[in-house]
Amino acid sequence: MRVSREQMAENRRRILDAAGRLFREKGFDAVTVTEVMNAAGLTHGGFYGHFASKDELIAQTMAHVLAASVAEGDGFGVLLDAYLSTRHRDRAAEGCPTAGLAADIRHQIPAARAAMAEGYRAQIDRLGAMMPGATPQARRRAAIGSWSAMVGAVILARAIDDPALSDEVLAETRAWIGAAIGRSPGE
Amino acid sequence: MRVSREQMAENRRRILDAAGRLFREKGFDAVTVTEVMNAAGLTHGGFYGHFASKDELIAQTMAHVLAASVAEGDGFGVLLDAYLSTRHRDRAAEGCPTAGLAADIRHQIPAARAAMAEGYRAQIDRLGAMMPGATPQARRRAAIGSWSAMVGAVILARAIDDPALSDEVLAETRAWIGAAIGRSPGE
DNA sequence: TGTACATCAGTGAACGCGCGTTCACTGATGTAC
DNA sequence: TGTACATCAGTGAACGCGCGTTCACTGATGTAC
Repeated sequence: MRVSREQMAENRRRILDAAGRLFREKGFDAVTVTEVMNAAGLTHGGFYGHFASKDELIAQTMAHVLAASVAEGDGFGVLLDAYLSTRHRDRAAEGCPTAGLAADIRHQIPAARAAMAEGYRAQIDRLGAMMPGATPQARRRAAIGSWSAMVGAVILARAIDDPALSDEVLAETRAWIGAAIGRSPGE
Repeated sequence: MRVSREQMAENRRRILDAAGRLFREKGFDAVTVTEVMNAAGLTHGGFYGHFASKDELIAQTMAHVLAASVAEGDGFGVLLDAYLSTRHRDRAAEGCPTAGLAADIRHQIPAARAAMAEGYRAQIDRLGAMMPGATPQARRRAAIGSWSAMVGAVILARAIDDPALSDEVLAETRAWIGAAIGRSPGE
């Protein structure tokens, strides 16, 4: 049953959205093509009309989902609190694709890894613009350092099977980054 | 062909060592039971004499490998340089199990997650003891914050498919942590 | 504008393959005498 | 200490199952007149 061109374009978008959510929640390997297609309201057979392989889906999903996850413009403090929140930790499917997928991307095809590098560059530029600091180099260093800590803290908080300790990872990393940034506006 | 009790104990150790290396290099899902057994110099059929399932292997490997990875006692600066080095980034199989497996542990059985939490606790205690800072709370905060940044930076550096950018992530995070720690010895 | 036909997006059964796991067997180990 | 036998760690063929992928088919869409 053929569908209209607009419907097909929307189906493709729905596949990428569904894949983005599922991959962030479970990782690339644990999600099946059938699962993605069903989540998009389709059946598995139609998949290869949209993508040449699951690897290509992964690469295109990375580009799709990294482009969509633009940091809010409310300033670094607001972003930091939202990022290192229990809500973000507990809702990986809707959360930051870097925190959800960075470790998993290591063994994917070059196109997927390139999308990750591009997303990283954009994120550091955005964070750098929010940072205090006298020179562009100082702002860039603060962006890279605090982004490492933010991503690391969310990954660790999600890995730890003890609610109190997991909460502590988020809260203490948040406080530590805040102090490191706030305390050194001139560096 | 039966083997001696000592040989069996050594075989078990070899299986856990091989699993530790392979899991860190490729992730839990991408490594097969056969691959682990062959790396340990055995055949796949004997696996279930040592472990009830692959899930149990994962849990026991986590405990094994986290117990083995004790931070060196050379002080935090030396540890920081070694951890955020290109060598560590490029040799995941022999590297920090937290950086290699934290993201992957999220969907494993409770015993594996518990081993991760225990390893984290031990690591924070060790790092806290190396930190400057007037109070135990300040040292603990510095340990949690810098550990988040170290783990995050290695994961990001491994994910990024651009050598110069990847090197920069390591170098800038290293400089940023060093400044954050060194600059606030009294906090 | 209406009709006739070619196109092709989506369907669902089927495929080959590799995985975790099982099991009958082997032969060296450990033990009872 | 030496011998006879029971034990059991390891082997490798075989199993089901679920995965990514293929393909003949369907029927609505898009187009030519």
